[in-house]
Amino acid sequence: MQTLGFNGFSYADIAGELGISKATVHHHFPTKAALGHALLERYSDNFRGALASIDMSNSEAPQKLDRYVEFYRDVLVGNRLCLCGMLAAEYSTLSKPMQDSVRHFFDANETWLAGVINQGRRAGALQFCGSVEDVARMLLGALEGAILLARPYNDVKRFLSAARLALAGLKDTRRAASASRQRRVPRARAETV
Amino acid sequence: MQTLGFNGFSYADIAGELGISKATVHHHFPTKAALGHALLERYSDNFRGALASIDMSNSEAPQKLDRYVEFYRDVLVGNRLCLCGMLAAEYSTLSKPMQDSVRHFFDANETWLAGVINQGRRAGALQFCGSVEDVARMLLGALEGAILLARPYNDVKRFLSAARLALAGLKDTRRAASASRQRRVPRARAETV
DNA sequence: GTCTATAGGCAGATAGAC
DNA sequence: GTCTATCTGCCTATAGAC
Repeated sequence: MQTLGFNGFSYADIAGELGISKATVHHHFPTKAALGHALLERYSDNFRGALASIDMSNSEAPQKLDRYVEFYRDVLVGNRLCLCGMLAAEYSTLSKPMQDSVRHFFDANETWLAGVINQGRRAGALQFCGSVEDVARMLLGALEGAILLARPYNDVKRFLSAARLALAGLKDTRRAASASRQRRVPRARAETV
Repeated sequence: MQTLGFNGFSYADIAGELGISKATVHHHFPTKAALGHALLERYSDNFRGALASIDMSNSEAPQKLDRYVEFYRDVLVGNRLCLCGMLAAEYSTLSKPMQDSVRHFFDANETWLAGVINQGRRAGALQFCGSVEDVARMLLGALEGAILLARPYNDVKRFLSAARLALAGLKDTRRAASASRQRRVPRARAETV
């Protein structure tokens, strides 16, 4: 689903990959919509767990955002898209339950991002114009778009560069300026992305 | 293609829409790959023409970027995606000629954006960290992602808000700050799903 | 250029044995 | 749970008349 899309894979693909028959797959997931919905829910649960693990680290906002970006990078290296980014493109062809789950995934990510961004603003680590919710949405869109555009070029650096720049707009102005001068330095420091 | 995706529409859809037979469509476009490629090339040509018309206006960089954003907004209002954003998601399932055309579209957009951004920086209207090319790619990704995420919510305001914020990171700091104070007015948000 | 008719294949899905 | 066999339908694509 993350590579070929929901409309691009078939029961035969799964059966072939696992060395079982199509009928066996149907036994576990009667319809393709049920199969897609189950995979989508599992993906969403895993993502929620990953966000919770970031929260438990009690890091500052910039570090949390860096780890968030790493999730997307890890998805890309397998020639995959964020599952919900893929399904957002195919949205019009999806069943109602899948459509609802896709929106719920985005809602959860926006809410989490808004919380982190708010934390960063209160701590003085992030600075921006506009509401926290709007910034969270912009950021989510920028990451989904960056991974979408990086894949045709099979170039993870495109994604990382775009992600870093999208975050740079939120960093404190003076820090961002100094970070840009030494932006070739790996992501060890707090100010770099 | 822009609504259902390349793998989501069929010859029957086109024939039904036009009130002709499937065989007639095949007469003009023998294979689906040829049909998709022709539509893709037409879309790319139209976009190139639109960019040229912006250039002929001799506007300043921020105005050019605003008009660029309007193109994407106009696409979204018809429940459509940027064709190449859609095809980027389905990239792995496309024919080689279509894959090449998709990348060429992104290359052309990045080149055009880089030119405008460079113009804005020289004029002092835009300010940012990183190379012009990287900023152009970030911006293209942010717009593609913003339109991708706005569609499930059928909410053009989501796109416009994200696009404005993505551009805000490039505006001159003082201008951006004053602009953000004025933009606090339109806060009404009716989320229809 | 357009049509009807149809080929050939693969899709999602089901029946029923083991 | 897994299999073979099969159904039904839609898909892309072609043949050939008008």
